[in-house]
Amino acid sequence: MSGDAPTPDPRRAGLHEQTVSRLNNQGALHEAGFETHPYSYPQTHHAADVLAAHPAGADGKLEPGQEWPGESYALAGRVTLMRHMGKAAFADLTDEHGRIQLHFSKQDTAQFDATKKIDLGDIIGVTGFPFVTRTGQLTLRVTSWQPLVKSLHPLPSKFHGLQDEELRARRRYLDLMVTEGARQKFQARSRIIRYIRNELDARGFMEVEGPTLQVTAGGAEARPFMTHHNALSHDFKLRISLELYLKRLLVGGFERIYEIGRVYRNEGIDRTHNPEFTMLELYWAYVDYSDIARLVEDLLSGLAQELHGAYRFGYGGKTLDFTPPFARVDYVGALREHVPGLDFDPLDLDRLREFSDAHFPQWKDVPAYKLLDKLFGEFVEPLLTNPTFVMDHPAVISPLAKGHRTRPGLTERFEVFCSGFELANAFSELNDAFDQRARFEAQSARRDAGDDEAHAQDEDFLLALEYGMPPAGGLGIGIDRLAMLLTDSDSIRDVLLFPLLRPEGQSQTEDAGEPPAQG
RNA sequence: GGGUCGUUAGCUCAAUUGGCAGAGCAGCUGACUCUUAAUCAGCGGGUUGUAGGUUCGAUUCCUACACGACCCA
Repeated sequence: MSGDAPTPDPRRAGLHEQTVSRLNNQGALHEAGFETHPYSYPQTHHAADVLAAHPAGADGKLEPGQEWPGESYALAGRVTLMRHMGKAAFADLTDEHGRIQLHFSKQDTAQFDATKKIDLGDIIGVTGFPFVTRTGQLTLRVTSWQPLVKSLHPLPSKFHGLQDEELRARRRYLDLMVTEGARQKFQARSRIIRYIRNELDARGFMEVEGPTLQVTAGGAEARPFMTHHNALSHDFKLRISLELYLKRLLVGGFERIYEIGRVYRNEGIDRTHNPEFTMLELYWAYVDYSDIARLVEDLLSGLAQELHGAYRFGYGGKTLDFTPPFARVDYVGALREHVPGLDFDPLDLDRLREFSDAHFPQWKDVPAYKLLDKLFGEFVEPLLTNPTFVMDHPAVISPLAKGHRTRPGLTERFEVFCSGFELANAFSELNDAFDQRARFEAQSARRDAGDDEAHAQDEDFLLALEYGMPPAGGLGIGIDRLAMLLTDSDSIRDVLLFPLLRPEGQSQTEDAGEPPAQG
């Protein structure tokens, strides 16, 4: 490829009027001696650097007329506003870290006439020095410039931005260009992950990577996606959790490990669910869930400080308080306290069944063991606004957690709920191979009874357990939901760069040899 | 899966009871050396999501479908 390809004939049929105009301008810039697609630009600074180098005075203003001709900045970015005024022009240049006003003039700027061929959305490189306009705005006086690439489509409205939620997600690049705050959200997400990595690394944890293609997708209650490997001629599933492979590594001798990675669950899409999302899971040998709880408190409260500089911050019009220690509630105790009329031990699933059928006939087909979480979700979760440890879940809904050392029928498990949804899940990990086998067999029975979300039995994992997994505490945190809370986003779509969307058009028939079905 | 709402120019939005589909920004031509969503004058730009139906006439009414948003399961 040449970096200076000839401009195509813009009169080709089918091109939009505005695309033709932009191709014509690209041709004119080429005629003026510019390359249309140069290979690099010696960028020395970002817009924010120029602004930071000349902060406003104590009165919040800069002295008009000042200039610093001895300074030189080479910036690159997208032209997001342009105001031509005959022998001068102002433009806004936006780069990754901010925006600065540019000033072009017949007097100071090389190739001034060609600036008329700059379109909104073009990426250009500029060099120049800062000065202060009559109205006190720091501006870069451009002495030389060059186009770096032409934008062949107009940008969304410079004033209204991109309002269509669907388009914002489908063409995320446009959203990132024009929506105020969109890039900051993803920068914040990156900081969150970096903070967690730094904290865990500092505590002696090692980052590892498990397989995403698995024969048995275990470790969670969810339906997996199916795929196929041609050379092995075998079907595989995409992982639904990280858990069982990380535990194999505990068996192998790693004592502090974590993974941050995508998992895939074949389920619906809503405000807090996307079929692929990012989990943090960590496993820590020789500690129990109490130690993990302290770690979670440290991580979550530390993240509040990292992102907001405070333990308290706004989310959805409310204030969340991440000041440690977090509140604790007992799972069974909370059920008895908050579910109206539940005045018996909910672990008695036969009574729970009767109770539910009498009061919640819409759950008649829900298996008894799932009624626990149904009731919890309905009556307790909405009450948990600030981060709260929900402690000691029933064993019937915790097949990978170790039985509680003093409370029969319960496990050493906690979940952290915040703003009404689950944020973290942790246990003292079950390492009794025979107990684990029995738990899996109970899950298999549920599967045979039609519960296709029940945990799959993983014989290879059981064999590993039989060699001895050290006592350990484990933790899972949904990174996307954490990012939602810390960036005040009300939908998981806002913190995922590319959320899953139904394909547009006819791509359903992409791999079919037959014509698209009609009707 | 069910309900409600939405889809009109590149973007943001109008269009009376069913009667020639409009505006702002963006684009084109011209003017303008301190603008701030610059301003001024002029000019282009539409398969009204798709497919049917009703009607002399459909952006508008009806049906189905596609995609999305919100709520519910």
